[in-house]
Amino acid sequence: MITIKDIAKAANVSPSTVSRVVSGHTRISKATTDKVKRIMEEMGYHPNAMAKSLVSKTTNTLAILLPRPAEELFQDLFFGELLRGILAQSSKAGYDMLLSAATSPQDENDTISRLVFGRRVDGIILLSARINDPLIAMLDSHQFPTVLIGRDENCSTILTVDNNNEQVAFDATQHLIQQGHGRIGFVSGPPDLTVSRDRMAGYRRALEEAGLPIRSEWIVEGDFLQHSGYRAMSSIMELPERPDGLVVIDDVVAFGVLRGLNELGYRVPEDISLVSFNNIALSELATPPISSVDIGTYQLGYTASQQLIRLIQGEHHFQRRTLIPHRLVVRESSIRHYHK
Amino acid sequence: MITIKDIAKAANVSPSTVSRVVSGHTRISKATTDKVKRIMEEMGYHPNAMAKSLVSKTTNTLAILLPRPAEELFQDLFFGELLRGILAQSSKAGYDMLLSAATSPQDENDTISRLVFGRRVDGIILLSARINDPLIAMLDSHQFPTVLIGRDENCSTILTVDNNNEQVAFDATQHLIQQGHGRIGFVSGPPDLTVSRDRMAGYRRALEEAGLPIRSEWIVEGDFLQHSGYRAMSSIMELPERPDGLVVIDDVVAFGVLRGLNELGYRVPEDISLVSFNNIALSELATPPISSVDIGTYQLGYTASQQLIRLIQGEHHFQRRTLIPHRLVVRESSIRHYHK
DNA sequence: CCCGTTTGTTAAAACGTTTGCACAAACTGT
DNA sequence: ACAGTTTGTGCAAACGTTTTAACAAACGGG
Repeated sequence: MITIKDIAKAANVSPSTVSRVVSGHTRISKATTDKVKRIMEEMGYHPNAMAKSLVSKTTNTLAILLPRPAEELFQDLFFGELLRGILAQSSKAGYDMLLSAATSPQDENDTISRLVFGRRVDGIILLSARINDPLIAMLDSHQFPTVLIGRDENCSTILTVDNNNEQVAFDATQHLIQQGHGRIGFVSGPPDLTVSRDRMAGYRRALEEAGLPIRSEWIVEGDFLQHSGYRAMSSIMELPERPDGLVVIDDVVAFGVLRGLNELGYRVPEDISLVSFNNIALSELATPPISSVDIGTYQLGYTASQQLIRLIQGEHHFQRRTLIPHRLVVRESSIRHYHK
Repeated sequence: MITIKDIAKAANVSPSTVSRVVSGHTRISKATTDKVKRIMEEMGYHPNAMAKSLVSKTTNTLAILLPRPAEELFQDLFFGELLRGILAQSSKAGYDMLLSAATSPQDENDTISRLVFGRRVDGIILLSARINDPLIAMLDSHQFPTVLIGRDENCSTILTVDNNNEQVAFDATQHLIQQGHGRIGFVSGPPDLTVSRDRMAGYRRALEEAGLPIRSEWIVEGDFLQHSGYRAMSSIMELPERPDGLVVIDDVVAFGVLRGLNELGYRVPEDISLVSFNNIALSELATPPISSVDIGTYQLGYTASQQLIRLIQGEHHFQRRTLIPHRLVVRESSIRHYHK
């Protein structure tokens, strides 16, 4: 392996000079710069990242920290889209991305410690959307550069990037109401996630404002996996009084809902309407295409990465909390006579 | 930040002793070990990863290198599942994962150089399945620990993990033939990918062995995005003579195919049968559920990571080329009277 | 009781960079 | 011609580990 000293020797200059040529921070004569650059090229020099990190105390690396049940995330196109946004921005800014999925809470803590205190990364993008997650509090108290994709009530230094999920769900529910539906159910996600809670709140507000009843038997909690939606249908649609509209926490779950309704012999949207969230690429191609709230997933990731890098590089003038706008995309699943 | 020297001072031993306690490679008396461990705990010591890497010339990090059009991959659940397998194994083995998506060929080369020659990672998992990819040749010639998920004819040192995609496609096509279909089309992917070529070969062999015609107008090339399948339908189904069965390169594309057929008024499987590849989680919930060849995606990732780590750690007794078994999962899209 | 081994520990060099300080040389204006 | 400034470069320390070689102490067998 060829080092800075080899270059220095070959170019008849000191290692410091080579270093300065590489970094370009200091003024170096055109002649030396050219000579050193040529020799670097010839000898195929590549700076050793570890040595650089050791002295500069900076790694040019960020970590994405996944919440525990990675299975859920990886089976959702939502995550891929988020990742795409994060990677696009961070690679543009010259940062590498470390992807880390913990398996147990213990493991989660060890991983964080290793990455954060071991100075392995400069910042962390946290996907944990759990209410009062101790991880968030921990990172917050250590003042480690972190951006949370999601919402948290009581962190003081950590940045957050999120949707207004209450409004997101309000809009979706209101859309069903405007289509003339009065008996609207909700297929939710795990209750300990802020996103579930927020969307539930928006759903309730929409019904309340419209003077419609909130029936607890029409509200089902599940996870973000497809089978969750499938199972929910057998319980909801066996009730004596059935809903005529459904709000679903996630598109993947909506696929399960669609399949469940199909097998039970209900047609969408003739018998029951459907609106969902996240607008993954496949929703448009479901049978029927699923109405979904586009929450700007790519933007979410892109902005998270951007904010984090700004924080790391010491910028000051930016808000601590960023909201990404959303937009309801209406498709056949919620419109009886749909015209493209 | 608290270093090994601080611990050494507090415990009245030398830094070397602390280092040995941490690594556990050498015999250290029980008494010292306990004392040092207690003090490390008390003072909250975490070893600096960069310093360690610098001297040990090892980073405990692998990189996943994505082929250029990242958009495609991230919109396919196949990728998520692969990632899940890779992460599961590598985190079990104590390796971190760097995720890197290049945007241009130039960028791709720079990234590789930075990671490989900058000694930033110990090994690379390459997803490029392009035929005769110069990247593969480059890594091969530098003897850098690499595992390729896919196939390559002329690399000598690089490990590969793959399916027998020729057989995969043969099985899928043969299944349609056994269902009584005689006019079978193929919706393929980009022709410069080995996977497209291999599956095409299997498709052809199945038809040939059954004495069925291969009609070039029933073969369409596209990409791995959903719209590719959607568009293919308008061209194929307008033909005077239409196929009665379709083999589709990827489940996501199959969703587009399904949607296209639906809009054109064809029913699956009554009018035309469908079989696809990769068996992503959502295929089971399509309308109708899609028959798909499960290629062991998780296994693919898991094994790739495992082989790479073995290579890095200097094991010798393992094969250079690993094939992951596949299994056709038959669902409604290819069976008229389907019994669960 | 002595010699050879085992056991536990340390000093010091090395890993490949960056950077503060010093300094010489080359300019500038008077 | 001289003091003051600018410009270009080098020396050496530092970053936080690991590891080789050396060595002291304790031990065991004859």
